[in-house]
Amino acid sequence: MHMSRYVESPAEMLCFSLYAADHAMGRVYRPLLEPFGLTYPQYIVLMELADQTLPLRALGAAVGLESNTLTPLLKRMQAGGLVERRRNPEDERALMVSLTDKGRALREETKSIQACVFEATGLPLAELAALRDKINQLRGNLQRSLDPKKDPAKTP
Amino acid sequence: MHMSRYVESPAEMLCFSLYAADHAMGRVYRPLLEPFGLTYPQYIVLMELADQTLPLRALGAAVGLESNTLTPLLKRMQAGGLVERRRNPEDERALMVSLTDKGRALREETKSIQACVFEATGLPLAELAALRDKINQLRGNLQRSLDPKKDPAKTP
DNA sequence: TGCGATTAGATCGCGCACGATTAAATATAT
DNA sequence: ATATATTTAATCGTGCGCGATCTAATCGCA
Repeated sequence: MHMSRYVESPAEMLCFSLYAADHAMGRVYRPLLEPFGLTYPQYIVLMELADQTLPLRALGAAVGLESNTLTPLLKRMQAGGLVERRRNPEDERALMVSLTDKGRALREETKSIQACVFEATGLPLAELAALRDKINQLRGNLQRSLDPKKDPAKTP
Repeated sequence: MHMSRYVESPAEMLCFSLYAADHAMGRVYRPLLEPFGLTYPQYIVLMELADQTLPLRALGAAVGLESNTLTPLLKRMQAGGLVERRRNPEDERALMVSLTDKGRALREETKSIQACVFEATGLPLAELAALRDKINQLRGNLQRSLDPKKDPAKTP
């Protein structure tokens, strides 16, 4: 018995609001990132690697992507001189990914982007933070619904 | 002067929470839609066309996509027998898109999906509705920041 | 009437996202 | 010690998303 009702149009659906807002965000970012030759997922990787070297797998866990997406993305970033990819000598399976000096410099250059995006949201910072937390809570719930085994709330 | 501060990691960024939550939602939908041979954008189109025939352009405005994405998507749906694509005799530029009987039947069949997604969110309906409205407000702000001309709030 | 501008879709190229599969390195179990 | 299982990236095929461009139909206006 669900306390729900059938929704008739995409406009009423939470999934669609996420989908459309994500695309709108992408359209805001695109012209801001284009001068730096970055796509949005590349920008996220740049942020994530700013202060650490990670194996591809851990990087993927952080950004929510797997090798089938990250391998070509990282190769493009490597071709642009932004990242280094080298095997871990202790475990030749693992590919350690880190920023080059050029990558770190680019991250510094892109620091002004955040303020532009903040402005484009048209919402006060406190609301944005609350919204982010709520969306993260939703994401956590969705992920747990797919993978109930790794639920830290239920591991005694 | 912005009442903001520089954020160091993707995990703190609203854009990333949207990006990741949208992907998580997609991962919930995928196995639910796969038995029907639908992708998520196709499912949205199916919902949008349920009770109306629309020119491609208007359909695109409703779902946030343009002809370069919709044309191949609709051709795949047409190949599956779900939609009809015919030119408007009054204006041969416009392509009128509508569901076939098979398309309407498929929409009926997919009605059970919503309850599964609702459950996966793990949030009460009132919170989902509030979150959706907040995200839609954000999306409206982002879109207006890109296209300030069509702002109904400032047209006298 | 005619011709330039506008509008609507279609097409192309590139990059992301993911299911499925593969190959190689490492862990394990006997 | 060796066979088996697991883990890690890479690869492949398909579909979405979008900037840029093209063609055709329609509109506007002198």
